[in-house]
Amino acid sequence: MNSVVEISQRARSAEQKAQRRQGLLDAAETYFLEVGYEAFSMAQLAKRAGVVKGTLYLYFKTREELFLTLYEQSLIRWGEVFTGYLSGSMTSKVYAKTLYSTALADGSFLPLLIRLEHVIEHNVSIPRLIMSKRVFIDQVEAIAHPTSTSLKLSKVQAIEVVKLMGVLLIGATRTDQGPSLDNEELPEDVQNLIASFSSEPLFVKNAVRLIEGIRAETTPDI
Amino acid sequence: MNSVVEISQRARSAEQKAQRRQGLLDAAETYFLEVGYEAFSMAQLAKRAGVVKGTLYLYFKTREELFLTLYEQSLIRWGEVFTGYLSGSMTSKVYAKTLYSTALADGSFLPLLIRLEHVIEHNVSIPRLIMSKRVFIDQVEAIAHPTSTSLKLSKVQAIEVVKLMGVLLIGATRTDQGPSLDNEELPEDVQNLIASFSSEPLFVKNAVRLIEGIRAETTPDI
DNA sequence: GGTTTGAAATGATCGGTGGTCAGTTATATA
DNA sequence: TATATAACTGACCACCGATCATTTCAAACC
Repeated sequence: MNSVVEISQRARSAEQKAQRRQGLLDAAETYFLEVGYEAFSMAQLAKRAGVVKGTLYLYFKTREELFLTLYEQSLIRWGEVFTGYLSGSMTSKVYAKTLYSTALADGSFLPLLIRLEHVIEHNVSIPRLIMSKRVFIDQVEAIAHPTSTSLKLSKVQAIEVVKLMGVLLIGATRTDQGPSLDNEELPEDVQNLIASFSSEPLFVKNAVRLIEGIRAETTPDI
Repeated sequence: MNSVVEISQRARSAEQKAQRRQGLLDAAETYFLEVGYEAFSMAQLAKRAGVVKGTLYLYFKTREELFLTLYEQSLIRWGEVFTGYLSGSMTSKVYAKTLYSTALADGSFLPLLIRLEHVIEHNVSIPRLIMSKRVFIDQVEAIAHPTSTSLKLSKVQAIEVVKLMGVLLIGATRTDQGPSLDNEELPEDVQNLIASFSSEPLFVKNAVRLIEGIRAETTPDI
């Protein structure tokens, strides 16, 4: 027997509906990876997913709620990959490099994270927003635990580190989100500027500074 | 005599055109401060500015180019305010607090900065983009000079600090850009989360860590 | 001072957007 | 096999950013 529940035409059971929803999300992510956030249109997604636009709105209240769901899934996915790389003991530099490379390797995570607060979270219901924040809290804790081990930090410090890495990641990878200017049509001064914002060293160097800063602040016993 | 050049109906001279352009920018900024980036529409702006939509496109090639111009003006304006507060000698903490409060006080600057690379810079011509990058370079240098004095850093270090402050500012003020959730309808765990991302201490504390990190790395003479 | 002229301003128009909803139809159940 | 239900459809809405042939005004010229 085929264990996959066929969705011949209509998803009736909760299981089928969940499956169809995930199918739409998968199509959305593939499409998103191709065209990016701004060029992403619900009509096009519907076409690619083989449904009609109205159907999308049975599964997602708004375009932004769809993206919020994609964000959550990418956050969880990245968290699993990243923590999978964490070992019992790491230098802050290796930790930072691992965090950076895994985050970038997931094509969806950063572009969605960057747009989270000022685009996606608007046009989403408050209850849905609360759900999403809880997913975030859970992920921070899930990542903080092995971080604490790897970096030999207290739990509180590890949580601070994980949150801070997010803050830095967003700031440091901004340049990557600009229009692609591979061409050498850029004058030298502008090329130098862009080079000085190269995200990998920018992130790693300052992640280390921050982690070591936190480590150095360990309060002596009263 | 009225020194203001009246624009009765049509701006003919270069001076009048510059004036009308600035008038449109002023109207745009006022409107932007009211409704934010996403709700801002060119048709509404036209109405408020007393022109027709097509006219806007005589002065700005695209919506994004208009915003890029607003961004540049806000960057320059903030830079002047901030450097005006810098004194001959400051602790890194006072420096960071001053930078933070002046940046936030300018209602336009941060919301535009946050959207710069991933929204505004797309849909702008390459030459215009190059112009804009040069404005940025100039501003970094203009701010780095008094920074170098205030924090007793080398020129190179001061430039790194200024660029880093931008990176951190964007990451640290993200939460402020989310939907306003003043209401106490939020459960405690989510309220705690939001509190833990409170941007002022987040920025100041880590700005200090980074500045002191840079200062500590002063290479000893070879 | 009347006429020419060219550019500033207009407004109708375009293709496309996110979102809605009355109506259609497949399917689980009785 | 008939019926009730809800998944799905597709036409429709208001609005968006952007375009461009046409109109209109003010400066330049004779």
